[in-house]
Amino acid sequence: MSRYTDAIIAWYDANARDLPWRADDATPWGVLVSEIMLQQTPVARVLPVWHAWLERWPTPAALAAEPSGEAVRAWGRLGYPRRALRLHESARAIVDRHGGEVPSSHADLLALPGIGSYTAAAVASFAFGQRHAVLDTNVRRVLSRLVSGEEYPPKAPTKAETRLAESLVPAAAPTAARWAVAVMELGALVCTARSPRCADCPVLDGCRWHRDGRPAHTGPPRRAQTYAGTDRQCRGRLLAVLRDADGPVGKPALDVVWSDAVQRERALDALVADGLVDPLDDGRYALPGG
DNA sequence: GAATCGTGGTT
DNA sequence: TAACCAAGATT
Repeated sequence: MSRYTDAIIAWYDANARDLPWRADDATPWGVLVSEIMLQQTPVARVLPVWHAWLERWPTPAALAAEPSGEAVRAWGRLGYPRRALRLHESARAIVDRHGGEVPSSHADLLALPGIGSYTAAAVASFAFGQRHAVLDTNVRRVLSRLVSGEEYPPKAPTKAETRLAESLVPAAAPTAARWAVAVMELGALVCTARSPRCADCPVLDGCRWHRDGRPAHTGPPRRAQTYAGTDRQCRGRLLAVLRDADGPVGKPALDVVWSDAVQRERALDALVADGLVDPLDDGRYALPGG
């Protein structure tokens, strides 16, 4: 238990957003779906898709009964559509291996496709009230500033960060679960990446970064995430054609969305290899029917 | 460890 | 306006 815990939990109780996957009637499945959708994707864009998804597929079994292409289509423009494919695979694994109930153990969650250490800990904590260190980008940033005095954490999570996060987890599981969601929310609403609202911070007095005068990030630039002209953009265009079509489409319908034929073929092949696109025997293409 | 994988809002 | 960034996982 750290000196931050009580203050951050109290702040959360007064300032938490009213998100549907935090509601009392949210199911573990709803929490799991939210966590997958929220990977690298802002809350505002997830909300409408999450509602539609849970209404259509209120249980893992409901999703497992459909072809994977339906999941890809319902994913819409959330991005990283392989997540939709893996969520669908997870639904079938949950039916096959866990009787249709989202497993509660960290190890069982981690074994599901598309679920890594963060998501496994998040679901175990948020849906089942367990005690885990939940270390996402928000928490990494908060701890980096609060404890290390650095504006940003390292590019990739380190063992030191994991140890630090684990050292701060309250002993009692229910408190640990509240801490996990609270410190994440603090990072999302106050200790933000670009313009942190330090005036609203409940642990400003204990923040090393603030005490040191909020020194700017030193070291290499954090990212140079270009997108225009990349294979990713090309893949997005191709898949959008299939998502927006009622059924299979011919090759010409795909060809028109990207002029560079070499890149286009490479991207299409990759989509097929990923299982996001089915090449049909008649030469047309469709969302996966499995 | 580094590269790859979408999309759109914010600054 | 180009750059940054958003509850990561996989290879």
